[in-house]
Amino acid sequence: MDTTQRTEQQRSADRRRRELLEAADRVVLRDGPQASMNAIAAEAGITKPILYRHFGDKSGLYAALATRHTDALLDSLRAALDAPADRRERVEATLDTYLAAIEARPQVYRFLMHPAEGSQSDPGSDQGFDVGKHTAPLLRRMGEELAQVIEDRLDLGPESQQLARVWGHGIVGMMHAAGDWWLYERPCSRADLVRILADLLWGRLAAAGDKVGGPGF
Amino acid sequence: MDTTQRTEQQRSADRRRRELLEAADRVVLRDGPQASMNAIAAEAGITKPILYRHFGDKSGLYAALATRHTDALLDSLRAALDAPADRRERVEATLDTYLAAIEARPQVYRFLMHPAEGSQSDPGSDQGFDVGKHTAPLLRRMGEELAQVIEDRLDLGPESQQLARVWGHGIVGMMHAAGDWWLYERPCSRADLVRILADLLWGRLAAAGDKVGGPGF
DNA sequence: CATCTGTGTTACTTGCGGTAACACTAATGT
DNA sequence: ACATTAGTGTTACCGCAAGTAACACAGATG
Repeated sequence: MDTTQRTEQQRSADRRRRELLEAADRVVLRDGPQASMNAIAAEAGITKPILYRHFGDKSGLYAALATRHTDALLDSLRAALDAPADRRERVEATLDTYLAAIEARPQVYRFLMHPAEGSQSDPGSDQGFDVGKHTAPLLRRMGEELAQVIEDRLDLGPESQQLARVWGHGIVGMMHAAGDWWLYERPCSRADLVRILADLLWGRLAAAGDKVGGPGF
Repeated sequence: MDTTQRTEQQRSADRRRRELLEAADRVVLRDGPQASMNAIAAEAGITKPILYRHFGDKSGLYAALATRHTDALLDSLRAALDAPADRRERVEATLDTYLAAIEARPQVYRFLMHPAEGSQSDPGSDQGFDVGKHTAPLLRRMGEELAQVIEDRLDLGPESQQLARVWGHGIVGMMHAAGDWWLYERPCSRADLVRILADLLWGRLAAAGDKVGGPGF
């Protein structure tokens, strides 16, 4: 009973699964998050039941697809965060890496961040589903990873763990919201956005002076 | 042709519309964002076509519903942001107001932030739909409002407009992501969360010292 | 009195997620 | 060699939700 020993059929199944995932990827890239199972099956040259055998249900397929992209993105973010440079440079590099990724493939970004409905499909079942279960897992994973980095590398006193986790999720949320808005409105260059966000994290909000005698005040 | 003069029938229709919205509200509060049109109609004691006559389609109903809650939340946030106190206190009060709101009515929060599919339903139509169109409008509105406040009240030099908008969306995103995570995990009290986030905005990340000689590093 | 406006219905279409039930092929074990 | 098993694939269906006719009725309005 060696579980690591894969039979010929199993390896063929894995290969097929990868092919199906690639087909699904193409469809999602073309149609966005609302790609239907029928469309994906058609793209793969087969019919629905096979998809369901491989991935259980739509959430399963989406999860498998999301995991691939999420892992890839997280890898590049980790690289930027681990570069040998001072803290501000690393932060800017990480922000820029994220923004470059969503800029390069906005359809993938939409799929990861706005997964239509996902999960919790079966209304006849008993599953309760808590608040927050729908949040894109990518945000959570990024938040947790950043929290870990912060906690490992920064000296934050006794509360360090709580601080790091809040900051991790908070900073990731800042990056996400600003990036989402920027991608849609394109109000400035990527470099400008990166610098302005880093300035915010570096306390420039607290340091700014009050505006006195503005127009009408 | 006085458009302000409403006939008896029109006022009755408005009243009915409000009643339907309240019924929809109850259902969404009970069932979450995936409430079906059938369920809402049943709660209102009528059948589907009437809903469609009043709101066009599901997105229309959702938009009408979201607008109500969004307006209410934005009002209370504005109040917190306009209180007579120093900047840090106002920021903390605003954060706390937001967190208290999502804590008090998580179902409403879920509905506003994760509106299932919404919009862009009709695939046969010609609408192109850009990236970001799916984002919950609440986040965008909060970001824009905060940006305006920042620009009006802070002295940020020549780039002030761009800075204010980026910061507005960034800070709102930080608040949202941290709040979402906090609501799900409940890792600390609301007051702690508020303080830690304010510390982040006040530059404590930049000021922290590097950790030296940690376990294994 | 006719008309227009809004309320309400039943019955339908379309499309999607998901599932039987069944046929075929090839690696596998005795 | 032969049955078993594990995989691929199909057609045809169910249930459900969004959305749409087509039609009946009541009351304000001219």
